Amino acid sequence: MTIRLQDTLSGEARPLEPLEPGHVRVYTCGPTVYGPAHIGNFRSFLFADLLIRYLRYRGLRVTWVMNLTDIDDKIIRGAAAEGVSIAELAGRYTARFLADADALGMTRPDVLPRATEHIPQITDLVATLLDRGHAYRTEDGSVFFRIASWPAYGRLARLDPEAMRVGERVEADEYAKDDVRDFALWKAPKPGEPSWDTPIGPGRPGWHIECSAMSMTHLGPSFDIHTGGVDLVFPHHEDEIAQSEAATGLPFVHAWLHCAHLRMGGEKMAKSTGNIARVADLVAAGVSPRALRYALIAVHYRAPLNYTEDSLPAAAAAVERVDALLAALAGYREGRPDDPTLPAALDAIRAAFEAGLDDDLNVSEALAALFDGVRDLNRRIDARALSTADAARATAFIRELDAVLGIAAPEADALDPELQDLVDRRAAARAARDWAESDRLRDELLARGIAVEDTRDGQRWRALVTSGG
RNA sequence: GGCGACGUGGCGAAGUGGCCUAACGCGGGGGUCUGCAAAACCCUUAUUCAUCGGUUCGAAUCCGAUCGUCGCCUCCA
Repeated sequence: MTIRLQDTLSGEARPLEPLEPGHVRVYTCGPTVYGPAHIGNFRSFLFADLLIRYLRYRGLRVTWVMNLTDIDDKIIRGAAAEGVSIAELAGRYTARFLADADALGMTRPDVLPRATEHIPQITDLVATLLDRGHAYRTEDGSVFFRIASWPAYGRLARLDPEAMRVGERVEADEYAKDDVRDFALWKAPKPGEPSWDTPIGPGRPGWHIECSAMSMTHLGPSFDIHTGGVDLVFPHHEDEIAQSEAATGLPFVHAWLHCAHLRMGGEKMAKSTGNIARVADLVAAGVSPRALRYALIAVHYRAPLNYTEDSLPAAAAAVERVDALLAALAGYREGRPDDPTLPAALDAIRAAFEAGLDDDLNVSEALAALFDGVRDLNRRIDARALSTADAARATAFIRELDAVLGIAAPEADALDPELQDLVDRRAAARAARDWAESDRLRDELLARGIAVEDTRDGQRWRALVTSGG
């Protein structure tokens, strides 16, 4: 069994063969922290999270680096508009990003490098490109990458460099470039803008070079996987490849993985058009972060995902199905021998789950396997076919698969004492066959998000998964 | 205009040459269980895969045309 991943550059599904056996190095283009990220951004970050979780599930060591772009035009503009420093603005939205990411159950990357903390690495890279003749300085002290010096330019995006000469954008550009297609590596200082004094002169880094410098600093000149949204294919990733390989002479990345857009109302979710939804707003409106996570990861990463009002209730119901199984298994008690057919059944489900994810992270197949497992286990519970030990085994099994998906309720979240009291009183009322009181308490708990269910194993409760409203 | 992705049930979505009279989730209908519920389970809900034509013993899956949707070519996950 090998993991195969669809590489944008070669256009084919490539088997994952880590440059260092057993250790996968992954770089994800993270957010520019000039404002809160929207759920479309998080779709691509959660796709990377799913990848990381699966690689680790498969026993691979993973080093995951996600950059934080904390210096760029929008941050400068935003800070100026608010009258605060760029560090303050970037710091605020970095914290906001991490809080949203945590809410969605995103794995913390091993390294979260900030551009402003990598100025020496960036200027070293620019200096190398100048030395090698791939970059040039303009009158104001800015440095540009010379696309004409890199014949492979355009391969990733499948764009014809010659056709890009059209030049309608020439006058829109603020800098005097030799060629309109050339892109900025280093921007000369301007009044009111932050600037660093460096060996290549004063100024600030261009966007693309930041990612090349940070990825190579933390992962080496060649690494295994680079992820991002499709809208980064051109020019961002195209430029990264050109400048990185021109500087090192080595292949930059083994596999480029690009996540399709999240759509809302049939169109790409984008800050510029304003059709966005944000994590914190949805959560404040009562949406379960787990339901939101499910909605954002349940579709294959390379397929566009249309987000609608109906997405969340469906996702919440699916997540709740897993919760209900875990609750049933947790309360299950049966003094009988182990179910002899259980191990083989679980093995088959695991095999299907892995086969799906091995195939370029086909999460639909993996979820189908998970839910096949849910039904199978529910059947065995209904039939009282499991031993108490089997139920514990089944729980561990579901938890193991969920370590990849991250959608199930965390175990043993203690109930608030007041609610616990209601649960206890409800159990007592029911034991006394006081139906009126037990039903009243059940309704009250339900209104407060706690479902109480009576089973052969006794009364059990479960926190409901909400979808907002 | 150039390049690319895609169109499967009420909704979302797998499947890319025979195991497909089409997985899985949501939703709908009926039933079992239950003090009543809920959860769960069972049955049911596409003889059909945008349309038309072709290749093939055989196509949702390959080829062509048509219609439609979206993205990139500029900041963008």
